[in-house]
Amino acid sequence: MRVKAKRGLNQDAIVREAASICDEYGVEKLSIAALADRLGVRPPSLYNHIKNLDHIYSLMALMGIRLWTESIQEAVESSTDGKQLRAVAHASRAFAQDQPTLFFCATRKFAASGDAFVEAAMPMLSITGEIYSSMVGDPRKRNLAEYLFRCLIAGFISLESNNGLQPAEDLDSLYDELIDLAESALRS
Amino acid sequence: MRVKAKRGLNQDAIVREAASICDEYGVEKLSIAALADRLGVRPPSLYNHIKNLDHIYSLMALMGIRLWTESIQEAVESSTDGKQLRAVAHASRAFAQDQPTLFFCATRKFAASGDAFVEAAMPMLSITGEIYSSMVGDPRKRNLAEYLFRCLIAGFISLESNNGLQPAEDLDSLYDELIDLAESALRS
DNA sequence: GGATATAACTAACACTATTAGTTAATGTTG
DNA sequence: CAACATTAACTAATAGTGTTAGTTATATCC
Repeated sequence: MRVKAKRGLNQDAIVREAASICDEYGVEKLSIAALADRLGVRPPSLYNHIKNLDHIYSLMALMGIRLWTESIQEAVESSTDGKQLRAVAHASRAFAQDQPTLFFCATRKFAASGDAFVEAAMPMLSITGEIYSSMVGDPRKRNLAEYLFRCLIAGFISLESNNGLQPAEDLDSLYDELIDLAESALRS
Repeated sequence: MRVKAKRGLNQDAIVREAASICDEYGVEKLSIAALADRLGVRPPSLYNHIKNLDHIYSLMALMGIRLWTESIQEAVESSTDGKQLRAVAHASRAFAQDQPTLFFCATRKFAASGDAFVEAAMPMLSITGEIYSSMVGDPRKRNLAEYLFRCLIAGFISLESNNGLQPAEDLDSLYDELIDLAESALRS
């Protein structure tokens, strides 16, 4: 008879394994069959922990926004005054490289599942919001600053992860220069 | 007996209908069955025109990059000197709003299918390359300018299409301000 | 130790993409 | 214009998918 013992399986482990599969083979290649196989379990068993396949994408978005926020928080806390924005930029790029699937899901409207996600996204906005406030006084300009950096960082990460920055020279220093440029543009 | 007459079906029509389905229900919801149904044909018939489902995504990426390039070209040609960059920015955003799926596929590495895509992407780079050359003299700075705008535009469009710009106040003028800000940053 | 809830299982279903093989319509050539 | 070759539709079938229902074993709790 087959083993029917209870594994230490839970939602978090499932989501992590799902992200790992997506990282390896691509986001759209995730399947219940492959996921169950990697977890050493039969496909229907997963439904004791998750609603369905779409639910997993929602959960990856949720986990993504949480871990991303955490890494930003840590980076900001351990950064000197005036360098916090750079810390956010670097932490975000590093997280996207480390967890491409979670980052991708967190920034796509896979997240449309609702309240849980938007609630999880709040802390991040408050962290960055404070930085912008301390950087530029004028509220009008502060708003502009926020969007400038959000777009710049999101764009760079997206382009990089899709090989859209073809010369692929020294992307590290290019990223720094872009952030510096934007920062100095806001001070003038 | 069923109709077996030859429809006016071809690859382009298939890709266009596929994009339409994706626009309506989401990129990941495309299926051969739904596509065949909308084209008034049985699923296997599609395989006379396309290789498989992945192939359709590649073709959407290809069509996307071509139409996007076209719209940029037209915008640049009918724009006055010094306003060409703004024209590129506006044309890109407008195209992304008009053809979200084609834009999405063109900017994701669905395009990894190969030569045909990178070849189709060349004209666009040469168009924008010329603009940057005429804008800033120093080649080092020219490179920076290119990446600044690429990231800014890509980031804004991506955030906007994923509802990542939540206040959703006046996004049109916000976009303009961001472009202006970047432009003036490069001149200083 | 017995009841309850949890989490695994098997079996089944509807649906998917895809292939093979067939037939009708079209385009081309002598 | 007739014969041929090609195209593009079809039906039938296969392997694989997500998912549900129903069952059984394990762990937890009083």
